[in-house]
Amino acid sequence: MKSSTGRRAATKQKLYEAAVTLIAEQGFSATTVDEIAERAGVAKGTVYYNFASKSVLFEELLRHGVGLLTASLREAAEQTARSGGSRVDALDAMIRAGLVFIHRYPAFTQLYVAELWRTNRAWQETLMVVRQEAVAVVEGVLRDGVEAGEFSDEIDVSLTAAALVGMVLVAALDWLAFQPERSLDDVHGALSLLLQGRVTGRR
Amino acid sequence: MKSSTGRRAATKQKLYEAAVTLIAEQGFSATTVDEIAERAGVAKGTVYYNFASKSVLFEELLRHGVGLLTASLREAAEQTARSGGSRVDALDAMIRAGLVFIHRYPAFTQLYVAELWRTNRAWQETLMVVRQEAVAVVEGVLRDGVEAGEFSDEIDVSLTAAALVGMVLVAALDWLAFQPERSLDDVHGALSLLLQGRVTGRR
DNA sequence: GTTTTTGCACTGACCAGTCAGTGCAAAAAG
DNA sequence: CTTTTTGCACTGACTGGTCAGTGCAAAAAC
Repeated sequence: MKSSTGRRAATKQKLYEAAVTLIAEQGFSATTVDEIAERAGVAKGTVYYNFASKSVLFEELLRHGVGLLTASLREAAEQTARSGGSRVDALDAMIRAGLVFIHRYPAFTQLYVAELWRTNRAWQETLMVVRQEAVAVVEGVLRDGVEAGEFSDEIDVSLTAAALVGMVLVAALDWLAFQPERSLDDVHGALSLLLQGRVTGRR
Repeated sequence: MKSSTGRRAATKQKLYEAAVTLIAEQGFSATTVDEIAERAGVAKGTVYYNFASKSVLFEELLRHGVGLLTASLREAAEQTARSGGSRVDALDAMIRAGLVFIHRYPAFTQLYVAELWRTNRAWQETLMVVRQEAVAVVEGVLRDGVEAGEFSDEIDVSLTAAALVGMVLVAALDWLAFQPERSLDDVHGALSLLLQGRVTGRR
């Protein structure tokens, strides 16, 4: 991919970074192209030289970000499998990978959550595709685990996957927004406990 | 309270209903006051007769909605306690109450999630207050459970509460958006299993 | 010499908020 | 009774401003 090194790619990257924080803070419609250009330190014309429109910039940003996330989740699952960990270990590693990602790209996460369940929007389609990619990684591990007899076969794979994703997402955003002094390990520990059912009494 | 029956209150209610779906679909900034007025079957001036500004309308809408939610969660917890259920039962009842609420007011939930972690916005303060009220109900049950020795004392009350809320929120929104054919009991069942740690193997 | 970026003036659609005025029912004045 | 006044709820045309997107010539980078 030559595009990842050229001058143009560097400009796009600057625009992504400027757009992601502004849109996370204010929302898509409330963020102006002039603001994005200014924060990226670029002329407005450059925005339109690189992207067909404001929406297209946003869609490409979404794809870009979710690409990073799924790669990181997959990596965590594979890494665990390679080093002989169980499926629970794999889920646990994915939870951590999720937390690390959100910690690193909080603005992207905010914006993603804010847009995910919106209907009637131009990028609805993009979001669906991209969501499916991410949730599919979790579903994959759950399904394998059920097949291998490691997880209860009573579980509903897709609902459980959604619930797990939600658990991590909301806990992480809450952590960053309201208790930023906590460590990543604290948060990871709390979620691990919950995942393993050690909240409701048994040891 | 006379205000809950008069002509004016009826108009406000119509405006809330119009605003909630439009803002859930499009976001706050992308929704125009003209649209809200039109959907409510009212002139634009009426919106400004009843609310000082678009933001104020939105803030009052938030307070209104979260009030309903917390009442419903508290009710579920108390009902369980009264009929001699355990804390796990109370959590489970609250999960169900949450699902029922989201099923009934999906638009409100979408809009709440979309705005909750935004910074730099006029209603930031309102959201904080209102969030605290809702999460506090869950935290209360967790704290009581730990004190009573029913939950592990290793748990981190506030992080666990956030994670539980997230689990319900995301699972429910996913249910409504992507698998609406599932029943409430299906979703509740999946979340119960997860809460009780019966996903990762033990019976 | 080709690609990319800049700077800047311009347009036209769109939109939050305003304001003078309407309709109406109940109270006050005659 | 009947006329006039008052206050409330609502109306919709209008205004001042904002913003996505355009056009283009000149400079900079490669």
